[in-house]
Amino acid sequence: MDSGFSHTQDKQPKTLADRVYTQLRAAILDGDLEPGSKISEPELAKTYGVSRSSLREAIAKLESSNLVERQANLGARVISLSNASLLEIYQVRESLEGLAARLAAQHMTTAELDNMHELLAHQRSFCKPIAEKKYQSLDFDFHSSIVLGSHNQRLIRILSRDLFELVHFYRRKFSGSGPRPDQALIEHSEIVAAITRRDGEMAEVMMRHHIRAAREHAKKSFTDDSSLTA
Amino acid sequence: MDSGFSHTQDKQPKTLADRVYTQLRAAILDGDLEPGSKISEPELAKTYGVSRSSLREAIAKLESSNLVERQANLGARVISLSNASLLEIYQVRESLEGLAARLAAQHMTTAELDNMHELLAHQRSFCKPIAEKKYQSLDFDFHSSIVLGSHNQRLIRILSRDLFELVHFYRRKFSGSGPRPDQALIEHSEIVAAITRRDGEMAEVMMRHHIRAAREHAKKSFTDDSSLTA
DNA sequence: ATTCGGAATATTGTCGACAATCCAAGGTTG
DNA sequence: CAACCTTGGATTGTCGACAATATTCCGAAT
Repeated sequence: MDSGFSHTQDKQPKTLADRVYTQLRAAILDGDLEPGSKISEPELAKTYGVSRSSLREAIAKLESSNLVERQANLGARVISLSNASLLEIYQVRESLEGLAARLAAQHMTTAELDNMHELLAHQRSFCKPIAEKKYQSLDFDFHSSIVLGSHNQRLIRILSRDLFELVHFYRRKFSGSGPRPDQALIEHSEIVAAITRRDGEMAEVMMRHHIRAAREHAKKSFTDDSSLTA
Repeated sequence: MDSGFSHTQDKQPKTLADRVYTQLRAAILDGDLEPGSKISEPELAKTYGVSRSSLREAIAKLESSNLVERQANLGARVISLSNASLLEIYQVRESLEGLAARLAAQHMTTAELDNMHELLAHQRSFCKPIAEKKYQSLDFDFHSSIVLGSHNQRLIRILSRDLFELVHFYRRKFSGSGPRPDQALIEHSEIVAAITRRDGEMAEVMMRHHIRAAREHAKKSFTDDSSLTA
């Protein structure tokens, strides 16, 4: 039973539309498809070697993942990101991941706790030689482990489908802004400590603080070099 | 009848798939399609007089609305609801609508405030002769007005798409359990008062309390007559 | 009789073609 | 010259048919 992040993990596709969905999502997240650019069905269908039917189904899935927006008779476009929209996402994340941390403190199994500790250790070791890409991946895995530890399926669904996808999307835009790795590591440690001692209240407070700090960091970083985003 | 929320309102469909989506959603929420029942594409395509392509697109939209679940090569089924799942939804709602209330206190325009007050007044007048259906509709509109007042598009999207749909779905199941209208009205009044005086902290506390109370009410009501759900 | 295997049937996935709608270019008119 | 209409091209929406997969039903073997 893969109770995991079905949207980020690449399960082998059982259907063509599924495969194209994965490929398209990767293309969007890697920036091969520019934000705001139009998605031409005939063109991409030929590119990926599938019929328009399959491609349209893939697009429908992308739409439900919030990565593209479709209008009737006008076609689909890759979402374009505004700074305000990123701040909105952080606001929601603060609320939901705070809840996740509290629930994780209550419900995490020992195996899940071990896994979380291991992820933190990994993160600690990779801290100094900051391989940007690798660091982001570890950070994502860490947050995911806590979200999964909440054991609230609805919460897991929402965070994975509506928010984490978008966070990935934004990150490649602001990759230069640097995720302040050292401070984040300290905060992660505090969160882990609270969860480990089953202190839900404190875990929630620390997680909310952690995400709020990231939000402020982002806010500041693009009020400075807003020219970079153009 | 149904007043203003983009996802529930039936904007005139520009496309066939859109029309079928609206019809199917209504059928599910009205109980014409049993929870857990299989969705036969050929059958429903004939029923609604459209091709399977259009119907499949409608199903895709239903899936993104969390009203049906699809498995590769196995088809789609109307979601089946467990009590545990309902409690999960309440947990997430408590967190998100609490946030919405706090933001609404900060960002609501005077027009939106007036509208909210009017909805509360409506609710007050309809309190005694409890027309179940009408009451639920008003309650929904009230909560929607606050969520919209948050002015956080991401939050609005998540609540409308992932949670309120499901709340509708559950309500017809537990319609007998009664939404404790008098107490809810008091709590609504308190929330409105806090928002009106721009007290975000208090608005969040009251909203969270309100939803937690509803959660406990539901919890109790189906631990008693769990036989009714069968 | 029960269980296993395989053919027959039904359902979903995929495709290419047609119809409806939107977009762009060019010409007409004030 | 600008604004509007027309017309041609391209894109999306919709359809019916074919292919791949799942389900059902029936017979055979233990």
